Order: sequence, then structure tokens, then C-alpha cells
Amino acid sequence: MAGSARRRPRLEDVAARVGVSTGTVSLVLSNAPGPSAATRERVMAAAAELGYRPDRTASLLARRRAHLLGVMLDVRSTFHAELVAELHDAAEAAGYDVLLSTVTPTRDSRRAIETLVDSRCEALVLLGPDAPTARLTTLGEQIPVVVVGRRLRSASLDVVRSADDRGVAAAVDHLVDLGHRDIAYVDGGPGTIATDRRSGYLRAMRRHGLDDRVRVLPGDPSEVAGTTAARELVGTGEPPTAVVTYNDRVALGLLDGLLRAGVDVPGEVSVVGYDDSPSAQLPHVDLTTVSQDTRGQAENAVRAAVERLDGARTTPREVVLEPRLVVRRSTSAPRARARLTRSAVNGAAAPSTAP
Amino acid sequence: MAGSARRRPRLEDVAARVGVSTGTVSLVLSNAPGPSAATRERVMAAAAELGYRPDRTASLLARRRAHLLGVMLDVRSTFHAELVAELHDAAEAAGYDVLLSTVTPTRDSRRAIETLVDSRCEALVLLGPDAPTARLTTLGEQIPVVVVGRRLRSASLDVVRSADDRGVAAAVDHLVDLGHRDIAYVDGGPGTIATDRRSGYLRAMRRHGLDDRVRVLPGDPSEVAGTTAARELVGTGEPPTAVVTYNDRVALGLLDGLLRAGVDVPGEVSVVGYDDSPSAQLPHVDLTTVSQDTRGQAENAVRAAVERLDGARTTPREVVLEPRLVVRRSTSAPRARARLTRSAVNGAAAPSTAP
DNA sequence: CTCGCGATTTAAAGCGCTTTAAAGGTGTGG
DNA sequence: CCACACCTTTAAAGCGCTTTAAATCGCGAG
Repeated sequence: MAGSARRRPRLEDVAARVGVSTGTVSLVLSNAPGPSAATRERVMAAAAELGYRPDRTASLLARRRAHLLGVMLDVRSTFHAELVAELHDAAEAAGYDVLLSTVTPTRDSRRAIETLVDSRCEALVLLGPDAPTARLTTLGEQIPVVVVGRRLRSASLDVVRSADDRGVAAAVDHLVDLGHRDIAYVDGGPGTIATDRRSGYLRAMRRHGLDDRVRVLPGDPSEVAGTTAARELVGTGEPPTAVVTYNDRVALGLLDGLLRAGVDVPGEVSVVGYDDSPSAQLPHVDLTTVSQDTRGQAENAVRAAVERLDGARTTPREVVLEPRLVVRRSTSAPRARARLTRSAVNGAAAPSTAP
Repeated sequence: MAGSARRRPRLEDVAARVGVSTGTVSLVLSNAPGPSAATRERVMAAAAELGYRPDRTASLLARRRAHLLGVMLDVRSTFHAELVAELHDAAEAAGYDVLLSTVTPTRDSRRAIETLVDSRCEALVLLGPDAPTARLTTLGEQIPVVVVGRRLRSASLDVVRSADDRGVAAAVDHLVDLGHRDIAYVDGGPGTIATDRRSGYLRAMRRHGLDDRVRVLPGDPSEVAGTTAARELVGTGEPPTAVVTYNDRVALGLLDGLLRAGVDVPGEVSVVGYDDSPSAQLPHVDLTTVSQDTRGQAENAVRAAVERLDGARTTPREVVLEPRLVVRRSTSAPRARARLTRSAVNGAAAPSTAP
């Protein structure tokens, strides 16, 4: 019995029950003008009684517009997870449904995208796609595509991203503001995002006249980069008083490494992450980090897709959102020796926001 | 031009190009018997040339069977993420496609499930559903439903889960084996899973004649529970020599708390987690933990669904998988005073696997 | 009592693909 | 040279729903 009970009711079934045509029922259920109030009521009642649920597949096929947004993500990324949640909200507000397709170690972005296209998604939102730009461009010529979180310029794609360089710069500013001058950076490897963040660090250091203090430690986007960096820094004769990292995961690894080495954070070394991930918000971590405004990215991605679909826009658009520094307890003014330097710097820098 | 290029090619288009009927093309593309080798070749060529991709919506509608499995998950759970990856593989092997639908803070399981059903999924795989058993049972009467990771018995549902109690018991056995006797447990709050794990601990302790050493610290499924527990344990006069935790997140919090308190792990306290999450595998964490065999859960979930769909089975089935202890470096024999105890215990227990 | 008109409802043509009975061609044995 | 069997291909009927032109129905106006 389970799973094969009785066929699910169709439009025809509720029509028969009420004694009207399927067309009428369809009109009532889609809340379209035409049917009289009395009919509406009877149809609604019958539909409820039978537990009728429209078959979306048939509905999509018959309808011109599918009102379906395809989202490609990496289900293992906590950052994507947050974005997806926001995307659902934004899409719903715009009257669209969302279909999810994930990349996995055995399912590449090509497969993931194909599934979405085959399922009649009208537009695609790709979260940090790893596909080559050329392929994305080709895709964008066939269907509206919004790329989220990756910097690229293409004649056929919309892009929504966060100003990664400015985010890191804000972190550096904050540290300089606190009085730091020896500020190191743990890199995130190759890749455009990592490149942007690194150059944000470099530029900010230059702007503060700290060119000679620049120190970039090699890394990758995982905790391991952080622990490696910690070892490196602690082994050094002159460790920096602050470290900015490519992302929260690196920062977490770094924090762990420093803790094990007996280095006090933020007492001896301040640490800044990037992403404002759930882990950064944990009370025992309480990491100063840069928030990427997932809500804003989701809203803009949906808006971009909808504009394309409505034909309101046909030229590519790039939306760059301003990241926001979230100050927590992993950063503070440098102690003792460094503190002297501080007032000197403060005199030349923007007014301090520190207590 | 982007997004509205030219209509995507239909079956009819490739049929026209080859000069055959749509029926023939359909047969070729679905690799069904009938068409001659020559025709096959020409059709394939034309399809490739036009970049034809079948419209899954239409295909689903026309086909009796949709070969679509709906998976409900919480996109923010790393554990679900792993399961989803495995589910994709298992489903593909069985000739099914997967549709994902997530719960979010603003999208409850009812919504998530509706989307899947409306999209013609033939069966549902629900990862740790929070819906009341009654609702799930009703659902199971309409469509094959496999519940993963939640213990429940219902006349209409299949269940795939891991023997949580035995997993924790294995952790306790391992510790006893190493010579520990004062083994505490950090709880995961209410909920059936937490209950199972807790009772696994209690039973194992009893089995080893350690009833009087039982110590359950209150908690929840997050890192916070671990840090709280750490404070509690360190403050105590007699801290245990080993702690088993509800899951890896709790263990991570605990490790952090112990580290900050200057407690050496595993020197002074051994720690065991649960889930074998990616974080547990990080080199600087290297947590002894219990693996839930996500691969096995995914395969069994898909198998259960397929059996139902093939009509090969109509009675509910519960599959309970054996968890596997993964020994890493967060556990070792207790030192000094405890070490004496150890040989005594070892004499009575299974041969030690410690170096 | 007939007409015309607005308010409702319906009939029917798809949406793009699958599937199966039947048609069309070929080749073989009688 | 015909009948028959076999191999290919096609025609056509849906799948369940949307949509729009056209039909229907009242009803008051003329």
C-alpha cells in the first residue's frame, strides 16, 4: 500500500467532482480572472478535499514561463549554504522557485549545470563556479547566468561579488588603527579571489607607508595553511603583531597553532579572518573578520536574473558589494613596545574607532 | 542577445535535420532497440551538431517513470553535505537523478518536501527530518519515503541509520582498552540521536563495571557544549582521564577549552568525537572519532527507495549500519597513576591496540 | 419577444517527449 | 512470382496542465 496508494488526483479529478471543466479549475487555482466567486469556492473546496497538488512538471511544460531559478553550489561549502538560504528567500519574494544542483568530487560543474538546464530553469545562479570563463560565456549566450563570488568580465554574464580587496584593506586599516605596524598576511593560494584579497593587503600596507613591513605567507583556503603559518611565524625572530588571513578557515588554523605555541591572542598577536562564517561567531573563537553580506549578494543575484528574464536588461551588469568588517575579540592594540609606535601611527591615520 | 539567443533545439528539429520522425530520434537517444546503426549514427551527429539537450520536464511528463529521487537536507549541515555527495553517486549507479531541496530558517520541511513531490520525484530521501512521525507516516502512505539518520518505526517508512549506541560503546571500549576508567561523556541534548548515544555510553560503562565512574555532562550539538564542559571538567577536583562527546563539534569545542586551560591532549585527557567530520581529519586536530559510513547510508537509502519503486518490496525496512571507530591522535593511554590501572584492566579486556 | 452585451465557462490546441500499434520495406522460401 | 517473416520507421495517442478563442447563459433594453 505504501508508496503506491492511489494515483495522485489530477486536475481532471477535481474538475469532475465539481462538475466543471479542467480549464476552469486551472483558472481558479492560478487565481486568474474569470471564474465566479461561487465556482471559485466550490473548486477550492473540492481541491482541498481531494488533497490535490498541481503536478509541477506538467505545469512547467504547459506554461511559457517556468519561474524556476537554478542554483549551482558546492554543498560542502558553509558559505554557499548561507547563500542558498538567502537565495531561497530572495527568489520567493520575486515569485520564483529554486532548484539546487551541487558539484561533488564526482560530479563536476558541467554535470551540475546540465541538470539545471534540462530541468527547465529559466536562469542560472552559479556560486563560485570553477568552469573556464569561455564555457561560462557560451552558457550565458543561451540562458541568463549570474555568477556569484568570482570576478570576471564577460559579454554575456552578470556578476555579483564582494569587493574582496577592500575587505582585506578594511582589516588592515582596523589593525593600523589599533596601532599595529607589523601586519602579516596568510595567502589563499592561486585563484582570482585569493589574488584580490592579497592585493588588497598589499595596497593597504602601501597606503599606510608600511611597504617594508609587508609579509605574505604562502597558503591555501584551509585550516592547514593557518597552522603552517603559525609555525612559521612563531619560529621567526620577529613575529608580527597582527595577522590577516585569506579566510576564516585559515584563521582558525592559525589561532589553533598560536594557542598551542603559547602565543596569546589578541595579547601578543591579533588575528583577522574573512567570511564571518558560523565558526568565527562561536563564543570561544570570537574572531574579528570580514562579512560578505550574503543577503545582499543573494538579492542582487536574483534581481539580476529576473531583470534578464523580464527583458528589462540585456547588457551585462556587475554588482560589487561592500564587505563589512566585524570587530570581535581576536584583535586589540599591540602591547608594550608596539604601543609606542601606535600613537605615532594614529596621528597620521584615520581617527581611531577603538575604545 | 544573451539569454534569448535562439530557442533551444527540440526533438523535432533534430528529426527534421536527419529526415526522420521524432519517434525515431527519441528511440535513438534513449538507446532503445529498433533504429538501425546507420540511423543511430546520423541522429547522434545531428543532435550533437545542434547541441540538442532533451527537455527533462517534457521527458518526465511523457515517461511513466520519472527516475527522480528527491532529497531533503539542511544545506548548512556538513554531515548532510557528505551524504548528498554519496547519494548522487548511488542514485546515478541505480539510474536515478537527484533533486535537492533544503530546509532553511525560513523554509520548513513541509515546504521542502512539497517542492520535491510537486516536481515529480518518485521517492523521497529525508535526511534527519524534524517533522513529526505522524506526518512522515502519512507522507509515506503516498510516496516511498526513506528516512535517514533518525530512529523511528512506522508502518509506511523505510529507515536507514547508524547504530549510534554501538558507536559510542566502541569509543568507550577503545578507551577502556587503553587503560582509562574515568571516562566522562558530554551529552548532545534532547532528541533521539542524542538519547541513543548517551545510552550507548551508559551501557558500555556498565558492561565494563564502571558504573561508579559514569559522568554525563549536559550539552547540545555545538562547540559551545564542548567549551562549557571543558570549564566544568577543569574546575573539578578529579577530572576524568578521557571524554567521549556527542559529536565532533562538541569535541572541537572541548579540545579548544582544554588547550586554553593548558591541559594536554591526549597526555592528560583523551578525547573522542563522533561523525568523522572533515574538521576531525585536519592534521592539527587529528581527532579519534566514530565514522558513520555515509557511503553505506547513501547506498542503502537509494536501494530502499528503488526496491519500493520496483515493487520488489512493500513492507517497511530498517537498516542499521555499524559505525566504525577511527583512531587518531587525540586518544592515548592515561599517564602515570592511571597507567598502573591500565595493566590491570588490560589483563581482563581485549588485547590492547595501543603501541 | 428579440437583440445585444457582459459575465462565465468550455473546448481545444498545444508544451516537448515517450511509447506502441501499425505501416512500410526487404529478403527468403515455396 | 507470391506469401510470409523480419527489421525499421512512423503515426498517433497520450503525460497533466495552461491558455485563448469561442460558445453559453442571463438579462435588461428596445
